[in-house]
Amino acid sequence: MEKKIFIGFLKDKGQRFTKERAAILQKTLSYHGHFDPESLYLKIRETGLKASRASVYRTLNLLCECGLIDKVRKTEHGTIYEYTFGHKHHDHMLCIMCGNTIEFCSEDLERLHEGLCTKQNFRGVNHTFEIRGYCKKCQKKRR
Amino acid sequence: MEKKIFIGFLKDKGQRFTKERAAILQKTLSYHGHFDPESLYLKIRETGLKASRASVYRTLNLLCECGLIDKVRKTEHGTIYEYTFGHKHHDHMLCIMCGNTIEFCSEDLERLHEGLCTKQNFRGVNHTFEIRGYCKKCQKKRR
DNA sequence: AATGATACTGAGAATCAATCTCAATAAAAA
DNA sequence: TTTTTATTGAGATTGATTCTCAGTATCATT
Repeated sequence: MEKKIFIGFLKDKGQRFTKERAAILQKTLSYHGHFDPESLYLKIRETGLKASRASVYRTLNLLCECGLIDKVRKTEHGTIYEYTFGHKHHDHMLCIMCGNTIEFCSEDLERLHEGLCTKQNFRGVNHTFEIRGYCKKCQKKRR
Repeated sequence: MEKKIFIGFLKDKGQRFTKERAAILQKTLSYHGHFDPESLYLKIRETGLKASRASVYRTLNLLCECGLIDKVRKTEHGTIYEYTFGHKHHDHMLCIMCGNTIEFCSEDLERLHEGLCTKQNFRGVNHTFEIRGYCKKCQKKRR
């Protein structure tokens, strides 16, 4: 499914589905969650597949363009990507102590998104909502 | 007020309020909104004041630590800061066509923040909510 | 005022993610 | 087969940010 979308997207742009791009797509989809380009690159090498860092970066940009993945946020250590296609939209809580991420879905938030856009005459395409604070475990550790 | 806070913060850490830091603080506060380190650096030089880029970066980190300013987001062109102390918390809509930012306040969102944290046993400290899409003007341009 | 201890500064080097260059290669079209 | 065009990877480059470190400024104590 995803493969078909990607190939179609490439074809429309007169671009090719090479074995490097196939490898990058495959490993990207294997994440079902957050990942970063360097880990993806290493994962590809571990498996014996081949693709350079340059190709990884180039292909991740293509995958973003065609909507299979998204950039979640930029950190001091680089960009975090997420395999979003076919996954329900969710938002994040980020623990500023242990760095853990909690995902959650909120219908109320989706409704609020719509309401706010209507009020401001803004055509919202998507959003990110991130709550920073202390997760359950770290609240205990703190004292 | 802000100056007093910054000086107190520095004193607690056994650090000093130098003229470079004073210049950086002053120009930072003059923004009342978003800015980036390079613009700040240039603004300082224009005024005849003196501070190196290194000092700008170092001081912005201090100002974040003591809560006078915040990092809003990292972009491909660097980090966006915001002078937040004494400013009502707000969130952003970002036009992906013209790059313009719309600020808005939402009590509903604040309530939702609280509700979500309670549900997840998360102690939320702050949040960012960003809606990306097309602003009023760009919606017209698009057709 | 002199001394010693400590913090601060700026210039340039270093870091690191991300992009670019470009010659070699592969795939598609003619 | 020949021509055209897209892709690749190694390494260079970029650009934001941080680090280094020698020289300077500030503070505390005599």
